[in-house]
Amino acid sequence: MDCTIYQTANFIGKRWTLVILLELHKGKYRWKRYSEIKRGIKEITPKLLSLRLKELEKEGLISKRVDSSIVPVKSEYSLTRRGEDFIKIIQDMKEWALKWKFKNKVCEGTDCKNCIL
Amino acid sequence: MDCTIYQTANFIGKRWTLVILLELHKGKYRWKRYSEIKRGIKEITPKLLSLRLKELEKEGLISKRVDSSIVPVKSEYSLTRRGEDFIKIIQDMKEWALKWKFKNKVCEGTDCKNCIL
DNA sequence: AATGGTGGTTTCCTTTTAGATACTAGTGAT
DNA sequence: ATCACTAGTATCTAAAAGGAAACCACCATT
Repeated sequence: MDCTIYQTANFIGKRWTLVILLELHKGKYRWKRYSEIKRGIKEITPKLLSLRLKELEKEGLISKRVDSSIVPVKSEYSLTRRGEDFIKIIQDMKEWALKWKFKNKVCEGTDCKNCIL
Repeated sequence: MDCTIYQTANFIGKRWTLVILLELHKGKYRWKRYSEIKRGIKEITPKLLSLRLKELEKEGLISKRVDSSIVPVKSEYSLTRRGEDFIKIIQDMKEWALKWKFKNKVCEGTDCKNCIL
């Protein structure tokens, strides 16, 4: 099935994908280092984080820049316009979820650590 | 992680879930039979369709009614308000995807058979 | 008598996804 | 000398997801 919806669902439904996008969004247009993202999402394993970052880069939602002139090598990531544009869909999802489904105290508060918007 | 975003992603990212919601949306507020849905989504297997319908019902996005007075038993499904409310998120996803990513002819046209909105 | 439609369930198998753990090399700090 | 930090990779295993096919009872039609 090559339907747009189907393809988009396949991609955004993967574990951690949305959380990573949000983590990058928290920094607005700042570049974030791998280790910084990792610290922000405590349960993620290095394998999955690096896998997702590659996927997201391939899909054009984030971009990566590497500074290999310094040691240790500095790899940084940030949302592209395309990725930033997707954030509002995530926000809508969150609103929908809070409205209809979850009464998740952690997420309703403005001090939500995991998915502040 | 009990974050709202995370939970929502886990649930809507499953295969066929969004497509089933769209299929029900096509009928607006009409009730649709299992076999009717199945005909609308040709590649889905009966197992997954019945599994997803159960999940969606459990999550409150669709409701089911059964008329066992007639033979064969008539099972019908339709979107709840909660489910209908989610459709606009799917629409946004589609717009985002068309804007940034996929140049999917099938889906750009108004006669898209798989995910007409 | 055989076929098709109803709404699924069951079983078995394969693929995909995820998780845990250990490891790398080069440097700076203690 | 030892530890931690950098950005990951490698390996192995476990769990989840998905697919194919067969099957069920019951009825109407051919």
